[in-house]
Amino acid sequence: MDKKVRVRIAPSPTGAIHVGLARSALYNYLFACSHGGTFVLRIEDTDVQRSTEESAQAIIKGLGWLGITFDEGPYYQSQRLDIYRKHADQLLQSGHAYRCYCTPERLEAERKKADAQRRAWRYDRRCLNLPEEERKKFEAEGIKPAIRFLVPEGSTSFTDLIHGSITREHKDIDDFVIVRSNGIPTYNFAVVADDHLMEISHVLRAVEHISNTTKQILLYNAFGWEIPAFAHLPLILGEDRKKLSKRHGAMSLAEFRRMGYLPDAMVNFLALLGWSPGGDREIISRQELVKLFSLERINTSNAIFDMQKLAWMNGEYLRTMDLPKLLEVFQEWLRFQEIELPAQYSSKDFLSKVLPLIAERSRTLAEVYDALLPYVCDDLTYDEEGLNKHFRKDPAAVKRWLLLYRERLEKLHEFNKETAEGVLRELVEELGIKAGEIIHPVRIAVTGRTVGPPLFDCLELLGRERVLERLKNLPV
RNA sequence: GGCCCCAUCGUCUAAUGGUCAGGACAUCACUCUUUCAAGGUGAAGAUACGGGUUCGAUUCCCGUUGGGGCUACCA
Repeated sequence: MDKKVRVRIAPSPTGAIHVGLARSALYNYLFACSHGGTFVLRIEDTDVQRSTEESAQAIIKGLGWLGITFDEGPYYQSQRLDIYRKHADQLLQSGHAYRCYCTPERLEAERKKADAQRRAWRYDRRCLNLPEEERKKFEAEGIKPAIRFLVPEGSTSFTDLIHGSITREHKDIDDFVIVRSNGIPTYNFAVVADDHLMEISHVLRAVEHISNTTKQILLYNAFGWEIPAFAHLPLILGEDRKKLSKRHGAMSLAEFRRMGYLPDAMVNFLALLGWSPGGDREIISRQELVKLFSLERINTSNAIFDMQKLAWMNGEYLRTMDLPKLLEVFQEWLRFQEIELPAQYSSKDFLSKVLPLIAERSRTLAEVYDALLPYVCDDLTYDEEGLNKHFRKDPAAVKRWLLLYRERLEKLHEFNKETAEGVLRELVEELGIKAGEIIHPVRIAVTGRTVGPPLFDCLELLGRERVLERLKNLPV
């Protein structure tokens, strides 16, 4: 048996949780589950400017919505500052790090200059070996130093579980800051301390961190710590082929939830974005994902998020969902959206009849809701194109037919879809017209739409009273 | 600019040193049908380019091109 698997997701709480983070979380979660390992959540809130507790909560809530649960945490880096401080001191002592009094302004100017000359900027180590009197002078001026890591000569290689061997020359890395002048550690430093202290065995994270990995390994070596296994996941790109960011607002988990996507479908879709079980499988349950998931089958190349396919997959889940579950997720979605149905139409009984007919032809819960509208709201809006097509060619005739049909419905001793269809068929026969010629106008008259469940189901759902009312108040 | 990563239909992907390069979404057509959706059938659609290695490369190697990431006292 392999050694204890401990993985983590380490998001920075600086905004909405987007699908990239969700996918990383999912892969970590699947990996942990399939190895009987532990999944840790650590909030990397060392950027005090941008981090918010609100965002941290959104991340936790978003993952919870997807059913991605963690075994440990959340840990907050902002609450572990003394730990980093202690370890930074250790590196200062051992000569692996040094204090730097350079002002951000000066560094920025240097960087600009180098850029203008199309030179690669690297910190010039001005503060390495700073004479004691100069140091004293800076201190006297009240300048708080940052702490930089002294990058040694040479090169570093590591084996990425997905990409294989990766090598980087140290000369391409400058002496990066590990502790800011305000005493708060930077990402590359805190991540190493925590991954070590939390005994993380496998670091599965997005490929954007692949070049940070060298810096981190340098840190592990300076401490003499064991290096975890690394696996860098391909990125999920927006439709503009760029890394997901605030610009891609609609890519946040909350947004997908609002649009009526189902957690199961999201998980299924995300799992397949960058990983494949091999073969032709598309619809895969959580349980199967846990069983099938393996690092070896993660792809190397970035993927573009395909909304169309997600919508299709969501529809698949919606369609195959059993009634109690459908009822549950729809009502939950209504609560999430803070939508309240009129009391007489919010009963389980009524929804149980109408929802299956609607869900069958919807792809999202938002679509379900939209299609439900004619049944729960008497303020109809009529489809203009439909009116043109089915009403306005011969309004007088259509109107006459509908009123005739209305009369027959009114006289029915029992009103249901069979009897409603029966009298319509009779009427059609008598009038010598095609069934479609009256079915379509009736649908529009009673639902406002050209599309929907089979007409006689609609009539039964609406009930005689509303049908008669709507057949009287014709739209033209 | 420098460094790193990547490269199969429009998109997600399968495959392998020898396949008619397979599937899914999307698209189009037909079919089913009172509409829509779903279903069924079919069509179109890819190994970026150039060199090697090899009897044979989509697959292995090199280069080019393209894309992406990093290059912060962001993560």
